[in-house]
Amino acid sequence: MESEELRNVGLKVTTPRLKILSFLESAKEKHMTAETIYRKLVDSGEVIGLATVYRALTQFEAAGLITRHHFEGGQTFFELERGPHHDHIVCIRCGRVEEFYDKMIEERQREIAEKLGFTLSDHAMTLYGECSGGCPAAKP
Amino acid sequence: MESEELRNVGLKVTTPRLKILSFLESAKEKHMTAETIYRKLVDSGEVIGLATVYRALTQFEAAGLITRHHFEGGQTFFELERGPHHDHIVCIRCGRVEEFYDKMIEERQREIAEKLGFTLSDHAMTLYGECSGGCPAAKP
DNA sequence: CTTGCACATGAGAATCGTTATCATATATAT
DNA sequence: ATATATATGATAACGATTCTCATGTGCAAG
Ligand SMILES: [Zn+2]
Ligand SMILES: [Zn+2]
Ligand SMILES: [Zn+2]
Ligand SMILES: [Zn+2]
Repeated sequence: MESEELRNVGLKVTTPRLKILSFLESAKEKHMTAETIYRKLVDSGEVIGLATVYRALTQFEAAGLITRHHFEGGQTFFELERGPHHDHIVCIRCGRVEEFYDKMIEERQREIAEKLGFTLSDHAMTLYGECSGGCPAAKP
Repeated sequence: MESEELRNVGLKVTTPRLKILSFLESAKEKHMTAETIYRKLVDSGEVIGLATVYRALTQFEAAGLITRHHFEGGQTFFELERGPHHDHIVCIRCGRVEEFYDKMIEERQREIAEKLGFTLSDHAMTLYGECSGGCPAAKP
């Protein structure tokens, strides 16, 4: 239950927070902006404020429930922190986002950080390219 | 000469552009925000507009003279595109930025993109951690 | 089940980084 | 030197995010 999740991370169980959390869980898109999350909730008849969405997302992130990604174009995307860590590849044409995990790269990153005298705590890796084949925005 | 650089990429040689370009070349910091570049120029007595700095940086990037990085916190950093490609590791304490290049990771990225049906055109990889040893912000 | 209170909410104002507008100034080709 | 297309700087406008504050609500104590 989402209520449990909130309680577990020390957040009061409130209606807006539940709405956001369960929306994220049921949404088709895994990666969305705050604005999008807000719009979709409002469009589906919910009464919620944009400020509340931003606040909740920030708290969820601090609590480790969601992750924030800074993709190109300055847009910030959020996604539920479910399952194992992964990185992203984004189509520069249609915006499609695919996920991947590469053990070798992850290990290499740790080695690099160590060699440079850093204690690695996080990383952001996003590849950009054009998705061939199914890219709906591809030129003929 | 910086004038040559501008001409080579098809940009008119203007005083503001020269100021920005030579400042970037002489600056101690390799990675700076637009705001910082503007401030330092103004503080050193130059007469230049913030809009001009943003415009020039955008043009320089399009021309391949500089690179734009989106580090954590939504801040955008620029750096002269000198020497070979590299990625970054940033200290979450003091903000220090170190550069690195790892052939294995670069190759792997290309393979991953290909496997997922993408034509890789770019990537962003930034590691975050705490710089041990010389970190001026480290706790005692 | 009430009740009290700390905390959360929503509407809108405020702020931040960035881009657009526009009248003026300047670089380059003639 | 002159013409013309382009660049500049001040400022307004903008989109994304955060802040403010009056009101509403979760929840624990009684
Ligand atoms: Zn993801
Ligand atoms: Zn695509
Ligand atoms: Zn660099
Ligand atoms: Zn440090």
